[in-house]
Formats: sequence, structure tokens, C-alpha cells
Amino acid sequence: MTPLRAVKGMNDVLPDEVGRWQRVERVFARTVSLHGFREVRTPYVEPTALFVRAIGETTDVVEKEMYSFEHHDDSLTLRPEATAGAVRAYVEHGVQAREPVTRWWYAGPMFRAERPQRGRYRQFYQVGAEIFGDEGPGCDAELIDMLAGFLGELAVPGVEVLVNSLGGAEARARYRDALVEYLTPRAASLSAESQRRLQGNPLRILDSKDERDRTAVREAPTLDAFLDAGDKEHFEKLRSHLDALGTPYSVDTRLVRGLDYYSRTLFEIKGAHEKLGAGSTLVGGGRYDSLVADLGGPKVPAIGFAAGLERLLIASELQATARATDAVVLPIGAAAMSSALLLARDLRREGIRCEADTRGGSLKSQLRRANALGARVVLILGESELAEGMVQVKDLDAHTEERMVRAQVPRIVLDRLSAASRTIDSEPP
RNA sequence: GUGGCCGUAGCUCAGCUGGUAGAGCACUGGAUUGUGGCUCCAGGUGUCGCGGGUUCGAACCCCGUCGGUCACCCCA
Repeated sequence: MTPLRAVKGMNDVLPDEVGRWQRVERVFARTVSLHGFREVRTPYVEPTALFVRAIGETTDVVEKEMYSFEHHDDSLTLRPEATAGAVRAYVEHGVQAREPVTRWWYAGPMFRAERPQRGRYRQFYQVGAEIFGDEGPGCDAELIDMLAGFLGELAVPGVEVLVNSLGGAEARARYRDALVEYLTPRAASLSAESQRRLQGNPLRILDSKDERDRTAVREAPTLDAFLDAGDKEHFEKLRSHLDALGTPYSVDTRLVRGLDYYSRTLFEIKGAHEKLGAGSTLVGGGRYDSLVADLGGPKVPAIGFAAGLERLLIASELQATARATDAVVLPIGAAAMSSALLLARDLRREGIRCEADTRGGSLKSQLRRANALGARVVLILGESELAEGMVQVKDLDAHTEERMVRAQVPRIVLDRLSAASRTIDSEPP
């Protein structure tokens, strides 16, 4: 019988690694809550039509990367990103009627049927946030600065912030026409893929890595010339806010991104290429001022971003070092087992992470195991201790040992541990 | 979807020009009666990814297949 395996591109995260995941998630949750964001949880499955309408029919995500399936008469899709669902929920619950500005954050798995490679999986995890009802550019700058700070806290080296402005819908349409007009006579010199894009999604030719496309695009008209006065002012203000905040960034006029809903502000944050390989984009985001209305809601401007957890974990130099346990109770001899279980329970009631060595065996082997577990304190319960109502308390770090009255043990152990700041609550953020 | 590389114990890998397999780590027990981390001793497992071919004989050569990985495309 062939053993069952995890689905390609969908990975287990074993407990040894989960510590780092939790650490990144905690830092993120703290960061966004300091900025007034509240968590929202939306379904992993949405109507297929939501993504087609929000992300765009001609995008790669919609054309070939969605996990879609039919169920009775519904076409459903595992979410490839979370903004569409958040906007759907925002509209569905009429949130704009209750509050002028809404700040939401989320974390969870996304699904895209791509060929897996480093930092890119079919089930992957994102943290992200959305602001509804603020047309910026102050909050645009706030978000970018917040993310720069977040990556700093995660000890991510080589951070690079790229910004661009796509303009509003009209400016984008004008530019699109001009670009098609410029490229059509040169179509023969484009890559096959870009020749196809010329019809459906010409803007994406701009950030192609193909040499032929880069050459063809070099002298092409640039987007900034097509921005209207409002777009320009928005972008200028964003830049001056970022300058005032001292957040380093660079303008990349070829930055386009693959989702159709963006308008005006667009940004991307990259980490060190040596670590991340081809998938060096850590965060992608931008403004989507017409998406809420496009999905049947009111005219509410919005901006958001998403960051890839796996990539943050590759890039971050933070280590997880929390101990699994504070104390271990060692029963010596079968007669001591139930007393050990009881003592362990009493310790837990003080908030001490504690386990009893339920496998038994010699004192030596139990001590070895306790040491391997990273326990600070070991409580020995043998024949003589049981007879006298005492416990032998051994501090593995301090190499000290002392016999004490059983009833006092939980308190004393707690004091010892908090003096060494080793309890659950003292873990790093 | 396309291409490169790889596939030997739980993990990291060794195995010379073909003679059916090893190390380190990890794990478990022990080094005189109840005391860890260091050291020493002992212990186990492999359908050598799978299937076929060549050969007296294949982990090693050939073909196929599956899996992994990296890159392209695109993205987080």
C-alpha cells in the first residue's frame, strides 16, 4: 500500500517550526492593533464570481490558478487572496453605514494552483489589512511606514520599498490605449506571452522580465504622463509624507502588479534576494478605490496589502527559543505514579507548565529526559518522599537541590520560575 | 504549463572503475543500590523512490515512471 502524502504544494508545519510562525503572527497582530485595526474572519470558500469580478477575468490568478469546484448549482472557489472576501463582507453587512472609516486585518490560508517553488506554495498563508473609507494619501503613507516598521521588528534584512501610482480608472484607460498603440507595431519583437497580453492585459508587459519585452518597453510612454491632476497630487503627497516619516522607498514606474482592482497608490516590499530566491516580494498592496462599488457596494475608497507568511519566515532572522516545559515530576517506582500526576496538576494550577514522566524507568533516564525537554525544575517523588510527605526539588539550571514539604512545593516552584522569568506569559512577542 | 538538478535509515549524508549498505545526529538502555547536561558502552530499522532492461551479479549502467527541489511564467 502506498503511503498517503500531503497534497503537492500544501505543507505540514511541525511543532518545531510553529514557534516561529506564532512569533511572526503575534508581532503582526500587535502592530496592526496599535494602528487601530480589528481582526475580521471571512470564509475560505467564496463564490467563484466574486474573484472573477474583483481580481479580473484576464489575470493569471483567475485564468489558471484558482481551485474552483461545482457543488450542486454553485461554482465555488478556495480563496486565492483575501481582499475580495473582505470587501464582500464589508458590503454585505453595510459596514459603511455604521462607521465612516473601517480598519480590518486578517490572517489565514490562501490557495493558488501554481507550480510550487521556494516561498510559493499552493496553500500559503497571508497576513493583511484593509482600510475602507479613507481616500488617503495620509493613510497610504501610514500603511507603508507601518509595514517598514513591522519588517524591522521581524529582523528582515535588505528591505526595499517600491511605490508607484496607477492613476484612476480614466487615466489608466488612456494610458492603456497609448501603450497598445505604441506596442502594436512592435508586437513581433515581444515575447509570445506578451503578444497575448497585448489584447487582454497590456499593462503587465511593463514588468515582464523577458529581455525582448524590456527592450520594447524601454522607450514606451510611461504612466505618470497620463495621471490627472488629482492622481498626481495624491502621489506627491504620499511621497512627502513618506519623506517626513523618514521611510526609505523608491519610485518604480514599471511597477504594475497582477490584480486588476488597483488604482492610484501601488506598493511592493521586497526582501533580500539571496535568501528568498525568485519570490522576493514580501508584501504587495495598493489602493482600490472603485472595487467596493464594483462589487455592488457604495462608493467607498479603500487601500490594503497582504504579506506572505512563509516568505516572512524565510526572510526573518528571529529565532524561537521558548521552552516547552517549566517543570517535570519524576515518579520513582510504580507506587509514585498517581502522586506524581496529582503533584503535576497542582503545579499547573499555579500556571506552571508541567508534565509528569508517565513512562517511568530509572531516575537517571527520567532525569535525562527532563533535561532534554528543557525543564528548569525537576520534582522527584520516590519511596522515601512519599513516606514523609516530602518532595525532592532539583533546579537543573542552578544545580541545586532541596527537600521540601509537599504542600509548599507549587508556590516555591512558582517563585523560583518567575524569578528566572520562565513562565508562559514571559515569552517574547 | 515548460525546463534544470536530485531521490540511500526519522534527519544530514558516505558508498572508489557494477560483487545485494555504512557514518554522524536523533532515539532507547546501561557505566554497582535514587541524580541530568560532557564522556564511554550497547541497541534497531532500510522493499538503496517505484517498474522494467543490460549483466553470472546493480544502490551504482540504460529506459520509463512517480516524488522532491529550483528556475521560467506570475505572485505573497
